[in-house]
Amino acid sequence: MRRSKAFIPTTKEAPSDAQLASHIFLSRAGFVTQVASGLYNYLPLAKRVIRKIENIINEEMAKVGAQEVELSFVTPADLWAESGRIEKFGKELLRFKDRKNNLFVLGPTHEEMMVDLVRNRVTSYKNLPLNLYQIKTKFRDEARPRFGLMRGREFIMKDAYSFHASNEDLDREFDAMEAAYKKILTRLGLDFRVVEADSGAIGGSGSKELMVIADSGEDTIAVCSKCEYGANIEAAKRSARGNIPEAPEAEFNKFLTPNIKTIDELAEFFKVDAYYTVKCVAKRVVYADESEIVLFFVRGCDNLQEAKAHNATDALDIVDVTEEELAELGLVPGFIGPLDQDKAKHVIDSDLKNAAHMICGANEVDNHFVGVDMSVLSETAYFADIAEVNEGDICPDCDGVLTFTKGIEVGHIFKLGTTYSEALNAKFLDENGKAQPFIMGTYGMGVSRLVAAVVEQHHDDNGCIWTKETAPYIVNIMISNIKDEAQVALGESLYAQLQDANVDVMIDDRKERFGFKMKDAELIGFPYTVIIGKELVNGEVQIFDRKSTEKTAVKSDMIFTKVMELL
RNA sequence: CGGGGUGUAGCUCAGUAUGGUUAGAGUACCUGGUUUGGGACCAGGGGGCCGAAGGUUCGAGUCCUUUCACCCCGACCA
Repeated sequence: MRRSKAFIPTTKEAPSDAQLASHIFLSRAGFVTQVASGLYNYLPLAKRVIRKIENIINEEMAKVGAQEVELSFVTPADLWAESGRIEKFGKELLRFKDRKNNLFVLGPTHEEMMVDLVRNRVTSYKNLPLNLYQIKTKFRDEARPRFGLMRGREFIMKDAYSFHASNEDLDREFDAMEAAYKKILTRLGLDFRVVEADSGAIGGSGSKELMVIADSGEDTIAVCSKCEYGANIEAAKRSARGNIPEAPEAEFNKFLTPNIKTIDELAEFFKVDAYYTVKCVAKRVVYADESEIVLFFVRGCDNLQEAKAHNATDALDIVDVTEEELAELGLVPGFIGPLDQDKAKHVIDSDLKNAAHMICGANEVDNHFVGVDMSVLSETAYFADIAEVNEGDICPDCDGVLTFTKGIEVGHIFKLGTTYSEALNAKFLDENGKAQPFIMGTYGMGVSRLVAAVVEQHHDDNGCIWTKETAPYIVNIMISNIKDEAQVALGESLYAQLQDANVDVMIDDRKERFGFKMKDAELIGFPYTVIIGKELVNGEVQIFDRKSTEKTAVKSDMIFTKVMELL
């Protein structure tokens, strides 16, 4: 492509609302423009990067036997009613009616559509397993889109759906897809981690997220310093604490604790480690048609993890409560303890199940219990893992220590089981001629988000640094002075040679000065720029390496060979 | 959906407290000239329904009302 004719509207200044490097540089370098909140135009450079990512995905999917399809973007609302998700998805589903007044939604994910496609077409175990995928625009009417391509309302997602006759076969496919996804991210040159994820509302027996490591990531992940264990903080587990602080020895007793309401105050008052205190977090748990106040108890040194609380209560939603609401139930904020269980539902963290020597609220003003042995509750109370792991906690798989890092979720793979096939009555006949619901897996990967993720990991102060696998153009030929006939002649012949060799090549043939064109090349981030300039009179040109920012002199008659060696 | 902020040239922003010629700057763009190794310089030029609608006024970018959009914090996010 000739730079002079290319539609690459670069700017010196970023849109004022851009905060992330990927948003700033993809905007400044002319890859994308914003249309409305969460909606972006992909310009030629972005389109080329997307196509490269898609090609890699297609290659890796072919290797594991997944077949590409493309389902319609506009999907009948009836299907969503059939699965029950038209309620669950809520306002994120963009709904509209056609001229005949039929209700449709723009597909935010395609489980229903894919099951509908397969049901009654695949009817025998002999035709399983089956893995179908597509790379397609999705639409989710997010309450708050942000960060450019990172969290748009309209975005490109690769979504695969597998159908199996047995759980063992689903397990095999799940592992194969995980391996394929790792391969894709590795080829894209990304530093990533596969982590345990919260399967949450979608259910099923397991899910993993593929996290690209980046400080700008929206997710917190806990990773082990020693082994491969990694988990989204929403799902992270831990081993029991090793270095347990010295226990405060005390007989069970009620103790006057005037105005001591917080864990910090309590620990200070009794001179004990917060480990031996019981923290109460009160929340209103919302179910399908009612709601109630639930008291969650964790150790004073821990915090409630809301995703876990969700799972422990089958909640649709969890919202904060006011002190007034608690008072109405006869609860005393600041002094709520787990020993009095008739005022509200309790969920107690499993780490407290047999905890002794504890200090907890006495459910009356200015009083706490000391010397509490939680095991007295083990018969009657509901225990669940609801505490958030802390940095420094012990890995659940080994004796390593958990550390936190930020990640961008670029992939999420689920073992769905029969949730959707049962809801949509999609069955096959097994060896015994018996109808069985398909056992399913689903595997998502955010393609447009990957574009942003690559830039998040590969940029410097001057712009993008594309890897060879992702670069819109790998080589940029920069003619320093367009009025110099020798420079133009060499540039043009190299351009022709590289094109013949099927190299993605750009030639900067604009009538601009050296510095201007260099800045532009750095902003866009071509891996290599061949500088044809003033050294040509001495028979030399240079290759500028975007990543190292080093320039290497090359004999002008060797330049084609040298470039080909680099690729 | 709660709380806050901003809408003026393609982009980044002044101007709005206190209404008053023809609405500005930088950048980008066009023409000519000089320049040509790190976002050049000089001269000339094009570009605006001041987010939209209504109102107050002799007069509104500026004041009032309504509304829309975008952004930020939070909630939300198979």
